[in-house]
Amino acid sequence: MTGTRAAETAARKVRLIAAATALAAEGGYEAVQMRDVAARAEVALGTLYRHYASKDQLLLAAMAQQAATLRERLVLRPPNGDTPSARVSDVLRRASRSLERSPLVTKAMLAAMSSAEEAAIPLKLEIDTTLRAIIADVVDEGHCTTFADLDGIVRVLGSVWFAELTYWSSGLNPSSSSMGDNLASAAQLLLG
Amino acid sequence: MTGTRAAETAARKVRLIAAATALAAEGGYEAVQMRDVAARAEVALGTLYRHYASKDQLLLAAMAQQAATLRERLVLRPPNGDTPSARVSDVLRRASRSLERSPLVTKAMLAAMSSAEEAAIPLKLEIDTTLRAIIADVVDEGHCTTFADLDGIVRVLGSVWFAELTYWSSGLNPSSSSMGDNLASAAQLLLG
DNA sequence: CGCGAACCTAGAACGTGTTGCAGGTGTGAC
DNA sequence: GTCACACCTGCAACACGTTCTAGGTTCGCG
Repeated sequence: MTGTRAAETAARKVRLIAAATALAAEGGYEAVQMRDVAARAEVALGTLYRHYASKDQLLLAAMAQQAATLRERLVLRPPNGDTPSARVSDVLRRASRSLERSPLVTKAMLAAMSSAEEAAIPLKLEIDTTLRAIIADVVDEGHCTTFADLDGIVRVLGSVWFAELTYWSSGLNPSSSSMGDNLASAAQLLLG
Repeated sequence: MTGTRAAETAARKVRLIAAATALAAEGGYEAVQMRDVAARAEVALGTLYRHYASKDQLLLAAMAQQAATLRERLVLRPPNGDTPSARVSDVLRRASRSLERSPLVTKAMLAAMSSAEEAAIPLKLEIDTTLRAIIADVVDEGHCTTFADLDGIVRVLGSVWFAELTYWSSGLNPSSSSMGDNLASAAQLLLG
């Protein structure tokens, strides 16, 4: 029918990620129930666990994919702005808006991000690396800038981004301040 | 015996926090099991839930207390250093060392910090405020400094602190880099 | 005193993540 | 051909956070 055995297995993994994302979009982290994910992907529960060892790893895999997609999209439409500070602000603003567009999905993935499992570390590292790469891409655009401690700056910006996402996800931000504004202000402090 | 009824209730709450902290110290977040907390505090499970509506709120209450204690201790021993950057580095280093001394407790509390419950927001805000106050106390020491955007700087430093704690708690940091060093470098970038 | 409110206990019960088991089925080695 | 193996299904079972129930005790107020 659809192809070789390996292809079917790959298709199942795709369906599982899609099912998890769909359920997250509908009801957030708690709505991503393993029995439901398996059912929606038309797969047995045991099979789901064969491919993704836990709920958090499933969501992290989905997040890694989404982070990679986000990076590609941002590379396609290069940032507006002359100074590094302006470009970083622009990119982080766009990225934040994109994440805010599906709040339940984003929050579900952030919840998974704060899992304590040893086994989740590689996935988290991958995600972390991708997000930092998004920033580094942009700061260094055109190679025309020389900051004494570029790595340090990128690290700080990554931390601020992560913290802002977490605050936003918990509803800790005063309503007046948006992620985008706070990120722009941090970029200004560090690069401006 | 021990006193009035209200005093006994208060004592129970103290015992509950102590039990939770002790269990966290022994086995981390997962070892803080509600049945065990109740048993160790010699209190019925229902009573535990009467005082702390969830495991995360229990741990957050413990964390709020610990944050307040940390702040007091830091106020008592004022920081070393002439420049704001040096003072902030010093304080954050000391605080990090203090938190690293009981890694399981710290990690358990950070896990609770990333709970998504609505009801946990006030507690998280309180903790967040205390931690930022620790930084603000020190930057502003002696009132002798004028930064254009002091609030923004404190906010960024707080974010970096939070993110570093989270990375450390997940084991995401390359072994060579310690929280203390990364925080000092961020302080240097922002204040130096 | 007598009563209601607030609090406590013991323990059963429920939901959901996770694991385990007892088979089925297709694939590649020999 | 057939054997081993990897993968799948369906389902039972377990653990722990959380909720609920049924009843007991203490406090303050008329």
